[in-house]
Amino acid sequence: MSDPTAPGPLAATAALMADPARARMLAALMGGQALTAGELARIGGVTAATASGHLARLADGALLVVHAQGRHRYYRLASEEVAAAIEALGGLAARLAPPRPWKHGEAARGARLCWNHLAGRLGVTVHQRLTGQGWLTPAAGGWDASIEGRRRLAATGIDLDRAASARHFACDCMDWSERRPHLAGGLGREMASAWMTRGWLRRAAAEGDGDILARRRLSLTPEGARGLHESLGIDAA
Amino acid sequence: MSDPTAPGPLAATAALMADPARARMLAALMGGQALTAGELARIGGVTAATASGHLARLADGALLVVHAQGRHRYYRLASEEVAAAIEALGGLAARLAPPRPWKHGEAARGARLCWNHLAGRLGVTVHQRLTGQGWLTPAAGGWDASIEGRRRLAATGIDLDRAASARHFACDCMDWSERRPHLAGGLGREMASAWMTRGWLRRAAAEGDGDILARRRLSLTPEGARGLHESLGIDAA
DNA sequence: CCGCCATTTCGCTGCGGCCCGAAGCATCCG
DNA sequence: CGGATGCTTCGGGCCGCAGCGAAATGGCGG
Repeated sequence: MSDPTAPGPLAATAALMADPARARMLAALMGGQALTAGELARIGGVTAATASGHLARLADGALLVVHAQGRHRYYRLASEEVAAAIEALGGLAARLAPPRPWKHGEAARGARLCWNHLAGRLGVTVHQRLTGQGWLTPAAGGWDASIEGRRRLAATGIDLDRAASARHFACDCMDWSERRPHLAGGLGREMASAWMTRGWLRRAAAEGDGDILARRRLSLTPEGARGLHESLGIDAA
Repeated sequence: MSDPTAPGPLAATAALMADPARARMLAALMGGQALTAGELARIGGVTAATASGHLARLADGALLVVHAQGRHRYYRLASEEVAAAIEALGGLAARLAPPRPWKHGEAARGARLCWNHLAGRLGVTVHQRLTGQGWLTPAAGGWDASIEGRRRLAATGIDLDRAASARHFACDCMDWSERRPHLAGGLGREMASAWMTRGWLRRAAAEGDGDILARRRLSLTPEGARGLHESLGIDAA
């Protein structure tokens, strides 16, 4: 007989996100970077001892994965699904408590990272442009790229082979600030990384972690704006 | 100064789902029906007094909405976003603990309700057929229907005007058992309701709530299988 | 108008968890 | 090899909250 009071998988997973310190850690990790236990302790606002316990629980629950390197232990989100669930929950919360609409400023709405891919208004604009022009075509479980689409994307510096080697080449991820999908999957990841190495996007510094969203914020450089206009016909603000 | 230990919106929302009794109630409400406080108390495995407190918190957190009718109070999920978040979280949990793969039997994988629209293998098949044939075309924030698509869908008894009056005509919702999207939005809702009134789909009874998923399970009738074959060219198992 | 029923409010008890300080390992550096 | 740093484990204190029974509220039927 299974205990009828046993916490189902849903409750167990939700409980992992239900603690303020853990939630802050997860939010910080939505920036896509791997962070050390110490950094996460500071972000969570707890001592190293407490943070260690939290991180162990999150890793045990398969929300995080650890990578030991020397005397540091780097934690990062375990998968795209985890990021999507956090994004979905965060979006829920945002919609019901908009008393201070965007205290983070409009900056975070413009462009930011969602786990490892591009989100925010720019991410949504790219999604609409690519699908609207037929450069991405519906495929099982997501999108595929047309011939012309591959040409255009390659012109922005994206390695399409690497994008195709991901579990999904391209699929939708709901953007919680724009309420429209942006691109996740291998293509989403490559867009973010290629455009950052090319200098089209820059992390909006802000090492002082006064704000959790700060780590996710991106800014489009002038070269990026020009590049996106020329190769994809996108005119970003 | 805002309290740095204040539970952010993410943690607050997650906490609402983190209690076993509340999670069971939410899971039951994923069937799309509105249930009374008493029924939810039984499903949650707690007394009416305890359940009342839980339901008040869920409603206060905007996860549920109440509808008072006589001396009964009917609770249902507040929105599509809430259902999507629960589905995302549930999917996370399912992937990391598949020791007993599908104790609910394969039945629930075949066809079930997700909030108010069709999910499961059938839902995914319909999604693939409609998009693969070009009967649904990518549009801002989801899908639009082509001329031929409208003709085919209308032939199955769907009221397209009512579907179009929803916030989204059609958009993707990730299916946690199939790992592929099925159709949500107005069209998803109309598909489920039209096909059920037409007798193509039937709720798989099971009033004895021994199983939470039971309330969501659907079965495709012989007429339904024939109808889907003739109008959409779908051959469901 | 009175009693029944579904639901909520109140007061209380008990468990689970979050948190920290101190101690124990592991790793890097001089 | 010894000290410093990063992280984890251990032990104990404390608060929050889920749980119940009992009593109050509000609708319904005779």
